[in-house]
Amino acid sequence: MLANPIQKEKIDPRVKRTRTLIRHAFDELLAETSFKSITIQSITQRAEINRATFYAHFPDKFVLLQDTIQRAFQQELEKRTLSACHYSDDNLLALIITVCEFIAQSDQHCKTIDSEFDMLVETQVKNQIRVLLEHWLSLTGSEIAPGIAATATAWAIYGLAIYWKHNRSAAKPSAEQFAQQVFPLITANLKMVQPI
Amino acid sequence: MLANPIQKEKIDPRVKRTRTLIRHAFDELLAETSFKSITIQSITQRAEINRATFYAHFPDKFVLLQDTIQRAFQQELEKRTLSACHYSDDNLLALIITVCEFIAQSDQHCKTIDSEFDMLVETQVKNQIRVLLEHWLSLTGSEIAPGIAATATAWAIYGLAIYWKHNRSAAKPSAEQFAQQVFPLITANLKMVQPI
DNA sequence: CCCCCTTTGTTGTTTATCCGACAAATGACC
DNA sequence: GGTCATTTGTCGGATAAACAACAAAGGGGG
Repeated sequence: MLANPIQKEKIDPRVKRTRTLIRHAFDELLAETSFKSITIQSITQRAEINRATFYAHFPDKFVLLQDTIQRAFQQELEKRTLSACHYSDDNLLALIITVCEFIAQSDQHCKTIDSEFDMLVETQVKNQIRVLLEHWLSLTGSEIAPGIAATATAWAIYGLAIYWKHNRSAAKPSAEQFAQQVFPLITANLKMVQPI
Repeated sequence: MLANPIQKEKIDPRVKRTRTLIRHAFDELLAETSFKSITIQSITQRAEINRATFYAHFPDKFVLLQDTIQRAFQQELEKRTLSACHYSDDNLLALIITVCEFIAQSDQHCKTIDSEFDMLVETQVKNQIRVLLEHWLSLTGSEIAPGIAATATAWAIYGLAIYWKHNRSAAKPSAEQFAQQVFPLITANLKMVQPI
């Protein structure tokens, strides 16, 4: 079930195929209808796989959504080579921009008016931000627990990104502009554990 | 092996998937390299299936090519609704045009300088033309064996199409013009069994 | 409320695909 | 010609996926 965090071993082509089919069908459906109205049946039907096979890979559609978000956000991070780098002001700025644009793009791609869906996305993305920040902080060897700072910062970044998405119709700052504007606020969270 | 001529029964999604993967990989390779240099290994590798699985569907790459040609030509016929209709002058004219354009297009699509390949295409297409003509003739209830006339006509049509492909650089007649030009010759073959 | 229909997980069995291995055939190069 | 590497068919055992069936849980509409 759900390959290891680091999938180094060769994977059976059959499971690779099946998972790709499931994910592709799910992506299509997300663009067409709301998450709430997507059924396991509709996914497996679209993917042209047996319904029982779905359960061999995902326990339910919620985990599938988590997995989808996870991969999509990870891809955005890797596109900007943020997933495996150290901390720097530029990288933090890029991270903020990434979150803003990811939220904007997923909002535009998905046909969903569904608070449950939004909640799942939020939880998943915040968690990934936290993990990344924790990784950055752990490399600095700070004496204060990185978990605290990473959590606070992750929440702050996501909250600001949401704020930007809702209010951009008024002032219309670009993601870059907004990120630079809020940058001091964010670094404040990290300064506690990140001496100059 | 190779579904029945009329595949009415439900087909296992797995075999449908596998065959699609094989055909798609083969199409790609045909566009990239010569038929001669395509190996079973390269096909299964591209298709991301096991090599042994290939043999569960096709005995060798020659049969796969036959199948590919068969389907491609059949699709061209259906595009012009010729595959399941009766004989008429218009339909015969359309058939000639179809053959010309099919040869031209396959020549342009495939990176092959291979007489063996050309021979297989020729055999397969001529045979399909013959079958279609035989079907048309059988519907007329003529007393003369349709096999003779259909065979002769099929060879004539294919030969003329090849002639057109080689010589079109000189006079440059369109397939339609050429078809109308040779139409009397072709009907001459059929007139024996097709009283006015 | 009950009824009807759909969806959901789950199970046992069958089937297609994977995988490694093998000998034989082929082809390139010396 | 001989050697070496690659490809080819083919096999037996392992595993993923298909399939049919089931009880249980929603989810409207009368």
